[in-house]
Amino acid sequence: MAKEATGVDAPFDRRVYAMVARIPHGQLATYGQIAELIGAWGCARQVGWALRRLHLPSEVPWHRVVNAQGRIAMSPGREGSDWMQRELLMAEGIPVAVDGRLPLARHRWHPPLALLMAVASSAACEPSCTKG
DNA sequence: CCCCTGACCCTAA
DNA sequence: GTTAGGGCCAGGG
Repeated sequence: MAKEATGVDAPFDRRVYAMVARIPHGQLATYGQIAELIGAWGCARQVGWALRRLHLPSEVPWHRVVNAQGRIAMSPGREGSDWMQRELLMAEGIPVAVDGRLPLARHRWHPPLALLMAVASSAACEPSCTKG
């Protein structure tokens, strides 16, 4: 492992997957929230790229990540992903409208304080999403 | 090396 | 409440 060049093994992608895996069952997080939690403030698009690189089916609960507007983001090249995401979310008790809108405020994930402090301490030294 | 696009976010109208 | 525009970083042609 330790291949920085290949996408899936990149450290940034790993952090994204590890943080997404921390999202509890039945709760939601936004791309910007994940980016901020891994110390990459403002790199929400890169989180989306990392999830796009993910090979499906995956153990990572990628369906719990939505955009800040509370809608399911459409992924290019994967027509069925939005439908799959909707099915997975409804299976966890989250109602999803046909247009992709969902109650983000009611199911938003509140990270533990310990995690937030760890992010704050690491973010001071870590640059951002730029590979180091 | 320049240009364009992308599973986004924020602000303004 | 919604839609439109600009900005953000990274990858591919």
